[in-house]
Order: sequence, then C-alpha cells, then structure tokens
Amino acid sequence: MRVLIEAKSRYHHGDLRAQLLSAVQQLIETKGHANFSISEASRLAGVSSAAPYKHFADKPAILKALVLECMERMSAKMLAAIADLPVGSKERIDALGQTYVDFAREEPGMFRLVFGLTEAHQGDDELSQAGQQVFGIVIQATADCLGVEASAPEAQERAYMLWSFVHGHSFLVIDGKVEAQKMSVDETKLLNGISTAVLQI
Amino acid sequence: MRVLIEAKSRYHHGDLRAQLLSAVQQLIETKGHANFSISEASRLAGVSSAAPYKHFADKPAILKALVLECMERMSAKMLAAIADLPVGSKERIDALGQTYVDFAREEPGMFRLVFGLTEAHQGDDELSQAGQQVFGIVIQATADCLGVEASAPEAQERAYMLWSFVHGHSFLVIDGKVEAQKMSVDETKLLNGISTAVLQI
DNA sequence: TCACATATGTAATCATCACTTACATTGTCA
DNA sequence: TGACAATGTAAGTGATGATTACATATGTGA
Repeated sequence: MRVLIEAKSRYHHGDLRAQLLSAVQQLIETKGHANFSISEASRLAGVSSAAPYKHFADKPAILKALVLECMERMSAKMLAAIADLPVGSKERIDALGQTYVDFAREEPGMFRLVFGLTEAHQGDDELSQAGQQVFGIVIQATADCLGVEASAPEAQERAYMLWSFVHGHSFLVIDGKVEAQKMSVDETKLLNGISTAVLQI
Repeated sequence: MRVLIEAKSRYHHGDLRAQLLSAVQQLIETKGHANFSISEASRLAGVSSAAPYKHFADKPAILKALVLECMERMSAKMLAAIADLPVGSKERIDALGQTYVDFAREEPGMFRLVFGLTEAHQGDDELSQAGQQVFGIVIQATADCLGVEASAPEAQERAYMLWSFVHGHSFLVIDGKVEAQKMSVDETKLLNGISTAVLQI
C-alpha cells in the first residue's frame, strides 16, 4: 500500500507495468477473469485509465502477459517441488500433482484464466510454448519413472493421463464440486492411488 | 427464424421464457457464460432489454434454469449410453466417460457453465442434487463393476478418480490444450486405459 | 360487452467501459 | 543544454448494460 502512495506522488509511476499486472491479478481473483476492467485496475494502481495503454496494446495483451507470468511461476513451483526428490521416483510424480492442485486452490482465478483463455489467444505460439514447458516437466518425470525417453509415446500417454486427472480434480475442487457431492477426499491418497494406477498399467 | 419474426409481430411474445433460454444458450456457446448479457439475449429473442425481467428474477436465475435443464440432458444421455450394455461391465464405465467428453465437445459453453457457476449458486440444493444424480450414475456403474454396493467407500473413491480424469480430459480438449501440446490423443484407448487402471488398483 | 387487474412489453435514463486523441511531464543522451 | 523518447493526464467517443417509470394487450367476471 505504501508503495502505491509513494509512487503516486511522482508523475512517472516507476513500475506501472508490474503494478498493473498485480492489480489485474487481484481483480481476477475477486471478480473472475471475464469480469475485471482495465479502468478498475488503473484505479487500483492509482493512475488514469489511459495509462495502461502505454504498456499494453489492449485487454487481451494484459491477460496474455499475466498468463505467461503465471505459467512461469507454475513451472518454478513444480521444479522446486521435485528438486530434492530422486530422479525417476514416483514421489516426483505425486509432488508435481500436489503442486498443481495447490496452485489451483491458491489462485483459482488465475488457474481458470490460464486454461480458459479466449479464442483470441488460442493460436498464440508464445503461450502454447509456455504450456509445453510446464507439461514437459510432467513428461520428463513420467519418462524417468518408466525408464524410457521423454520422447517415447508411452511417456507422453501416461503423462497426459496424469495431467488430465490432476487437472480435473483441480477444477472439481475449486468449483466446489467435492463439497457439493458431500465427498471428503483424502488428496494424498488420491494422488498416490492415481499415479500408482497409471504407471503400472 | 420464422418463429422469431412471427412472434415479434404480436405484442405478446407467446413463449418468451423458452426463447430467452434458447437465446442465452446460444450466446453462452459463442461468448462464454461470463460474457453474455441479458440485453443481447433480448435482442436475439426480438424483445426489449427489460422484458426478461418479467420471466426471471435476475441473471443468476436464468443461468440456474439453464444448468438444471442441461444436467437433465446429460443424465439422459448417460443413461441412454449404458442402457444396452451389461450391468457391471467395464464397457459401461467407458461409455459413460465417452458420453461425458462428447457432451463437453458438443456444448463447451454449457459444459463450462455447469461446472463454473458463480458463488451465488454454490450452496444451491436443487443444483447439487442434480449434480449428485449425474455422479450417482458413475458411482453405480463403478460399484457394479467392482461387485460392491454403491455406498461402499471404495466405489465412491474409484468413481471420483474416473470422474476427475474424464473431467480433466474434457476441459483440456475444449480449451484446445491437446492441440496446443501437439498431441494427438486416441480417445478410445485413453478412456479404456484409464478405466482399466483405476478399476484394478 | 366492458371495465380492470394482470401479464407483458417499451422508452428513457444513467453508469461504466474500452479505447483514442491531444497534450504535459520527466529522464536521458548526444 | 536541448532534442527526443518514454510515460503520464485530461477529456471525450461510441458502445453496452442495468434500472425505472410508463404503456399496452388480454382474459375474466359482472
């Protein structure tokens, strides 16, 4: 908060781009990515509603930047989660899954944004490349676990199975379906059970 | 189209409620459930922007009506899909999964709506009951397959695993992540592989 | 047949938003 | 130092949406 006030006292903001992204992220968590407005984000950052256009071409560009940053954080978290675990261990798989679900729970708005982006972004190379990087971590861990190369179709198939499952569980959690079904899910057991099942088909 | 024109010629629309729901559904498929507006739905139905409020209290009420109708269709499709397959067979599981994914592909907008409803609906009994009905079909088929009662924790756990997976795959498909990863997924093989894995843990 | 309550629809108003244009301030570097 | 790039503001445009006050059709009962 102090940062915002201080920054406002000068004509040039200093780091408006970053603060805008932060404001938008905050708005997305509270109102959903389809309901935030640039105007409101500007207000939050303490600048005029025209200022953002010096840093971003339009609304989709802001979302794209946010998603890229989000995916990098996701990558970093995943890599950190497996860093201390032995290569080729099943624990790595489970740790990746847990990290994924944790991320969804911590930032449901951003999580939905990353995966529910509009058609405007569908063909974007930069975005799909960032996505491949994240998925690549899962593929590598799966391949190591299976004792094959990451390029092996088997590794890709199993990794996709794991991803689908964790992805689905994440959505069911943040959309409140687990509670709605009056189910209590032991998540550790669940993740462990799934990876066991998928790896030993 | 003819219906719309004909209806517009009269002062009283005739069946505005149903036509509004249909218009909203159409908009949801093209713009997403967070981006449709009552005004635009009214325009589609050929009435003023205030007319809908004579039939629905507010926006959430319209969405709820749509979701309920959607879930009923989903239930019906799932029941139809397993009707001719033997009770307790794994084919039933796979057929349910395929139906689920097909539905998501055919009506991605509605699919997202059903699962991404706002907090306003989170505690709604009618909705969670409809959800339980759909999930109940999966639980029953899983229980039959395992040879246990539907109330058995084992059945619920396995059913949830299957649901998570199919749910995740559905989202990845409609969000274009499968293409984005330059992956070609053999869906039949995938569904079969997953059910095999989950059932024989 | 005819007043009238009710259901249904409209017009008008007001707020908000994305984005633009014209201009102001600041930092920087030749 | 002085030109210029970068970054900000003020004001405005056109589109869209929610809400409200008002208008009309229609079935009903006397």
